Amino acid sequence: MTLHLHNTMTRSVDPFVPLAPPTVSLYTCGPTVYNYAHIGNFRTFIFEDVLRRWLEASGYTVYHVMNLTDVDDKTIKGAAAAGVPLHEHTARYTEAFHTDSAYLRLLPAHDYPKATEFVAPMVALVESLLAKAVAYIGDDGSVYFAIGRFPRYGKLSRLDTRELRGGASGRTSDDEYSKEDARDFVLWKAARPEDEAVGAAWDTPFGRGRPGWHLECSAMALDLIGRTLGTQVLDIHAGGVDLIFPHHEDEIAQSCAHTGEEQFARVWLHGEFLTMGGTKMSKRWGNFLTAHDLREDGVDAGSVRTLFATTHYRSPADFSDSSLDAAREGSRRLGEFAGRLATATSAPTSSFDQTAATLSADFAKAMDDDLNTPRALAALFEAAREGNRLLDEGAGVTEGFREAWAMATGVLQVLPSESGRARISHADAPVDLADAPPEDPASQKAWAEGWAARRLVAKGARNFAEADRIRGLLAEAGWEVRDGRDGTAEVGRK
RNA sequence: GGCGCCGUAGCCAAGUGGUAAGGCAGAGGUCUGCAAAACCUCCAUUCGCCGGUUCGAUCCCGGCCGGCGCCUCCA
Repeated sequence: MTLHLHNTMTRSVDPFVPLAPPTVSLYTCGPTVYNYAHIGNFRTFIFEDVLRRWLEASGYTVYHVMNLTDVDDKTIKGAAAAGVPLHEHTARYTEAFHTDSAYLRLLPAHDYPKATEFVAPMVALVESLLAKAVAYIGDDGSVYFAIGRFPRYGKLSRLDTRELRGGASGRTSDDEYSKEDARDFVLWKAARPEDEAVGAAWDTPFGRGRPGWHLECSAMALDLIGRTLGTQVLDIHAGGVDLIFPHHEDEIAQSCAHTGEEQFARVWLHGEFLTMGGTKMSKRWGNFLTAHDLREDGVDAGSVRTLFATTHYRSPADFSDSSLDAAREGSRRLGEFAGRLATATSAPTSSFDQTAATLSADFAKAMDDDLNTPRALAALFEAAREGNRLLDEGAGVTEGFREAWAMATGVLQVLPSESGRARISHADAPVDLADAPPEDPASQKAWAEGWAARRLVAKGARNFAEADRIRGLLAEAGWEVRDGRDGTAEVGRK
């Protein structure tokens, strides 16, 4: 089986065939940097990261672009409220986004184009559309795209089978008199005093103003793949389901009207929402949590990635403390096995080879089937269970198994971060040790290891009361000891 | 109103026209001084409800009930 992906354009799971293998161009709609991105945003970014890692594991060379929207209504409003220039406001959240991305183990994109740094290609795109007469300058000085002159408009979102909401709606309100058709969308917005105040206005042949949101992605994507790959069609364009209409629909109209190509992207992928309390996570309703919050709460990225891998990307998922707890426990178990694997002796073992083959095959089959991460994760759990069983029997691990395990865990990134567990023996026991843990976090580890060693001494003397007292002491401070079979023990954070 | 998605064990969640993956929680067991970890066993005759098609439906069709999303520059 080869990779199959669900294409929103065809509404079916089709074989994935890039334009020029092994190269794959991947464009993902990034954040608007006006605030911290919430974990709903990151659910989409993580799904895209898994896609990218699986493409690379499958032998493709991926050119990944993620745009950063740093000029729009929200960023301008935010800058004005903070009383700083636009770029100063967006720089802060751009940095935060990169920090959060690294925390959640997102592979960095090859390019992070910022809208404000691609004004020239945007202006060129608008001029091209004006020259082709699919765009026009409205009475208000803004430039609009005339969807009536682009017959294919609405194909992605199946507009032809839909009907606009009757009665008074935002799309037909009377303040849009400057458009030829109520459904035309803006390409370039004429400058307003609010825009000028924060430095969000540029001079162009068709008037001073700023880019519309949809224009940004088309111009940046076309400019970058044109210069980097010499193409005008993306292999994959991905984003959240809410971008299907109007954002991606508009991108197609602008891009194809300009390039003359049949399609703007060969495959359109859309990730479902993360809900909280059953409804869509959004800043508007206040039911959201940022990646920044999770990190401050000490939530491990492996738990978050396990949680997201549990649900298919095209199904809505609900975020809750209990679902995160369950994911953390699963991630811990996988990590426990990974730890055993790291110290296990190597030896050719047919049963391990067989387990490796099963893992590789099941994992690939699941991932090739439109990134079925729940099934891929199940394959990982089954391999861990079987692997633990074989290690309990004293089997040696094969290189093939280590490779299969590294590949699968590498794609999903579900393992816990460094556990910090240390192996100690009774010989490490210090003479003097305070009952209470030190205030200084840096010396707490030494304290815990010291007590764990002293517990081994007590245990060796069959002084179980003292051994249990020490275990209680450590437990109270948040440490756990586990006895090994050879008279040593491990200590680590619970 | 239009378009679309979903309803599977206590919880989360895959899946197939032929009789239900995996995870968490729970119960029993092996190991251990006791634990922990790990492993073994058990845990949905049943997939919102009602009809229909079929030899056979959780999976196909119709209806109903319930939840959600888009149609507002929201991932």
